[in-house]
Amino acid sequence: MAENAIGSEGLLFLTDEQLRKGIEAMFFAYRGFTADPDRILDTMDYGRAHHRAVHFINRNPGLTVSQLLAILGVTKQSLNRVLRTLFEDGLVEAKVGRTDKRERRLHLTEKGAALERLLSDAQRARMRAAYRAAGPQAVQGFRTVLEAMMDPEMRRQYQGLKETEA
Amino acid sequence: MAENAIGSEGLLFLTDEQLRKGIEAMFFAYRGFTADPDRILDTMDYGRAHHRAVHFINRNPGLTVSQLLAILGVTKQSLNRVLRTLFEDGLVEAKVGRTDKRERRLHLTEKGAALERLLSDAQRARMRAAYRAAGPQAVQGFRTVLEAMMDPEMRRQYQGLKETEA
DNA sequence: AATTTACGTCAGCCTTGTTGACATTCCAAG
DNA sequence: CTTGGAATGTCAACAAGGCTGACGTAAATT
Repeated sequence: MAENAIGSEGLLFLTDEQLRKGIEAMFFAYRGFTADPDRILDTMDYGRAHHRAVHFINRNPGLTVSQLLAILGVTKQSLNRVLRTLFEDGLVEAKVGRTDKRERRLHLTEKGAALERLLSDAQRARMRAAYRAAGPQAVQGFRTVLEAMMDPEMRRQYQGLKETEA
Repeated sequence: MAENAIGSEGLLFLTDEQLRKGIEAMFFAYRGFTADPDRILDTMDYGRAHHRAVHFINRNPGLTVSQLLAILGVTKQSLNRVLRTLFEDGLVEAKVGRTDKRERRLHLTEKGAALERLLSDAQRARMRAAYRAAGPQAVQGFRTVLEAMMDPEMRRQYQGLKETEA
């Protein structure tokens, strides 16, 4: 057996075909990843954008609009359209910042938390099934590769937001 | 140390927090995943939808419109808008099916293949960097989890299209 | 007092998805 | 040989969720 693709460093996994397979895996898996919450959202007047906002507000209660903006990577006009409906529907509330009164610190209401739970239960169920099927070793690798795939800035967001005022 | 989260099966990786981290990893990583091709596409008159079409036509030369439809999971009207511009710009050509003349078998032109290469070089570069940083073990796990996350139907698409007429 | 920051808003545009309706061509089965 | 269904395209209308640009206000900072 020649050492064509494998080479001396055992780099079979860097083959063009391997990389393309990885690309397609991301594509198809992301579809599965969003499928369950999307189905739920479709029955309401919300979309994936609302889900994202609710998710990150839940994960970082009290974050400011600009922090959320940075996480989501969209324009404030785009985010505002979403936030407005969440306010109007009483899913999210904003508290004026203690130290800086210009800031609006975002929190889920009980109603908002309920929606978050509904969506994230669905999404976590699939995640859990995938994790269980793949095993802890694979999960470790999964997280490692995903992390390496992020933009450095996003990796920082992922690894933990700066301390947020409660 | 209590056996709260870990339990008897060593299921630390199925913790709520672990699952949520996985969800966020998918979100941030997918952004990185699409960032480079997106930047290129923005300089042209194309979007992510064109990229997807070109990618899968390249990977499965001679596939039919309905096959592509099934892979992409969009409506024919949506796909057609994209395909039309690709035809007009001479990136894709359709050959009438040999056995079934209703079918249009899709192929990239040289120009189309050039675009595909441009986009996929960028995307693969990031993939390669992530793979290299994570190592073969992690890559294996990455693929395993992603595969488990797909809808069964999509998993079939992923694992290989049915035999396509050349 | 002047500037900058955080946030909101109006207006308009683009891409990419959706439904629904309808036409054509062709295969396949009765 | 006719007929139903499959494969494809097309017109129209609409929605979600991005974007840019411009403008306004309140509060912090210098």
